[in-house]
Amino acid sequence: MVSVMRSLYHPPVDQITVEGILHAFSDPIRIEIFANLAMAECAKNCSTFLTIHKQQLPKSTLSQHFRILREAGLIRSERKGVELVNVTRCAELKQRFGPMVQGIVEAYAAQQKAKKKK
Amino acid sequence: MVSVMRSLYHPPVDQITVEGILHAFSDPIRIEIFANLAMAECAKNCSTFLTIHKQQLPKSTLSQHFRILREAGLIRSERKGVELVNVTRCAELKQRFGPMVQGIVEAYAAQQKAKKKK
DNA sequence: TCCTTAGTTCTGAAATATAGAACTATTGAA
DNA sequence: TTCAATAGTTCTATATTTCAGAACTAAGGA
Repeated sequence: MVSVMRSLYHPPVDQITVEGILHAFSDPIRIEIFANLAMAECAKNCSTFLTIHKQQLPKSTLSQHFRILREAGLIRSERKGVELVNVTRCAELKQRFGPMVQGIVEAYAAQQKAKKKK
Repeated sequence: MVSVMRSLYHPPVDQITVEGILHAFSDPIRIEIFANLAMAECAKNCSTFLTIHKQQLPKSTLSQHFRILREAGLIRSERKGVELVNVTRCAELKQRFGPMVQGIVEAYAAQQKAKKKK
């Protein structure tokens, strides 16, 4: 069985769609990853998120989630040696979609913060 | 086979979640319905949306989409005679989640408007 | 060269969504 | 009152999508 590891596809900003973004955000794991990246000081590799919401994720599942975020145009992933480091495309997204993405991240972050307090 | 038509469930505003909203918005038909309702002057019944994005929807499918929007806390549906009229819960949503929902609707509307022009 | 770490791809199983058919609910006319 | 019409829901089988284990690729050391 021959399989080639395709290189990472990032859509150009003008091909990103609202539907694509909303689909990518529809999974609780993906919104958690994205919000975390959006609020992080620096890029993070995929394995950072192997534990999420107190559950352990198989790395194949995590890999799919990153691919979906990437192909929706939400994140940019770059190989750095043996790992993949990820950052959000927030600046481009703001340019194209206004405050939508930031609004989502902020609402999510506020909700999670409130949840913790209880 | 006995089946009872359960009455419409609307979650109280404090039980609405960001994840629930994002899941409801993840379907192109549902975001279209919601954006349309959000920009409408008045309530609309479900059948208004039997044709959407130039495709004909079976009413069973449409009914499911409305149920998902309703149970995510995005819309309020009320029986008016033989039909069901729907409005968004935008005011409550803004209260709880800030500009998130409006940001999504506006980005979607802008995208659709730009698409038409081409 | 071989080992280790990081992530991807493949694939069958599990979960979700779709849509036709049969149903309920309400109204209005005969 | 019954009957027909309209609007929407529920049931259920099928189709689609997602999940996760196993096998793989890719890069960096020892």
